[in-house]
Amino acid sequence: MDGRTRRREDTRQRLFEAAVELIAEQGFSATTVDDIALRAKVAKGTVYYNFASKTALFEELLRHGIGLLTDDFRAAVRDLPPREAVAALIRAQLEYIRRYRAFAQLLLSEMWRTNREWQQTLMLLREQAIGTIAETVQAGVDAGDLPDDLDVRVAASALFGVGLVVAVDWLVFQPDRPIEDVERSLLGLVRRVV
Amino acid sequence: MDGRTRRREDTRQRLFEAAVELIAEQGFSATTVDDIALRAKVAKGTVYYNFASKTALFEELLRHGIGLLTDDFRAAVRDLPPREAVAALIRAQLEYIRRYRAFAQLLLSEMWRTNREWQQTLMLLREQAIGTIAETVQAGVDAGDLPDDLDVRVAASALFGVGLVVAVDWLVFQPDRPIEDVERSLLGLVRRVV
DNA sequence: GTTTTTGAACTGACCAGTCAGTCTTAAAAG
DNA sequence: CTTTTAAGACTGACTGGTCAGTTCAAAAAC
Repeated sequence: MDGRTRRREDTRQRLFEAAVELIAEQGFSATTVDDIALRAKVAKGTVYYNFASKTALFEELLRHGIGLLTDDFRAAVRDLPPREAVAALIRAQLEYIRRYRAFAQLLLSEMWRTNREWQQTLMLLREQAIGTIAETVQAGVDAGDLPDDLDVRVAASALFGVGLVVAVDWLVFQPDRPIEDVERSLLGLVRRVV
Repeated sequence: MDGRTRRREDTRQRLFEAAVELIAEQGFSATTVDDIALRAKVAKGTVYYNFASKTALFEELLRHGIGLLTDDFRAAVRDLPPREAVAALIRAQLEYIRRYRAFAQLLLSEMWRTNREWQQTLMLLREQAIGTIAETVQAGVDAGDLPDDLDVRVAASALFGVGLVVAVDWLVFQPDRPIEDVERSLLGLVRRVV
């Protein structure tokens, strides 16, 4: 990667970060391109040099963010027996949310919204993330390691949702509480199920 | 109630309904007052005759919607022993979400957003709803009916969140599946915990 | 020499909020 | 019962401002 590419990557990264924070706080429509450029400390022209439109910037952002999450999920469960794999998923999710708090908040806000231009994108990405969880749970059921009356589909979305809500709730309403604490409580809850 | 009052109540109700649907689909900022007026079949001026501003309309909407939810929660747990009370809460929440699907979707999208004018309002209302759940769980722990290593605060927000996410996910992505099905699966999951 | 960034000016669509005027309803006056 | 009055409810064209997206010449980085 030469200097030019690196510089450009860096600009795009700064734009992603600025956009994700602002959109998490205010939502997509309330966030202006001028705001994003200002926070990323670039000129407005640079935004449009790097992205086709505000919407395109947001879509790439979604793809990028959920890609990272799915990677983390896959890495977390690799070679683990089902029960531990589920716990590992929770941990990976919390870890991810801690690192990318703004993105998590944004996901929570946009994931179940209909009628927006990027809804299609988001649906695919959601399937990717929840699908990974569902695979793990299914493997556990098949191996007889998890109860076979478990509704895999509901369990997967419940797992995904409970992590997201509890973690974001913690970030927004009691940010001083150490994450280990929240993680322990949540794992305690989930362990009773699996 | 005379004809005038009835007429006005009716207009306000129609505005609430139009607003809640549009905001659930598109978000607050992306929803225009013209849209709301159009869907409610009134003139734009009528919106401002009945509400001080777009934000005020939304705030009253939130108060109204969460008020109903809290009422349902309180009614559901009345005189029930702790374990059954928790199950009753889940049922009440699902029932509520089925009836006011758009409002639930809206809540899920806006509840954890920061930096918006109505955030204060929302925080209070959230405390009201989750607080009711926390009371019930706490009563269960005190009575020795629920395990005393349960983190009440986390458990309450987890309960609230899991219901919201699972139900909205169901409404958005598999609306044909009967609710009893979802309710059974969810109760199955939660029963393992409590 | 080429790519990337800058910054400021500009356009046109869109949108929250306003207001002078119209319609509706209840009740008072005849 | 019919007409008048007045407040209440509603209307929609209009205004002032905002914002996505464009343009471009000049500068900086490589």
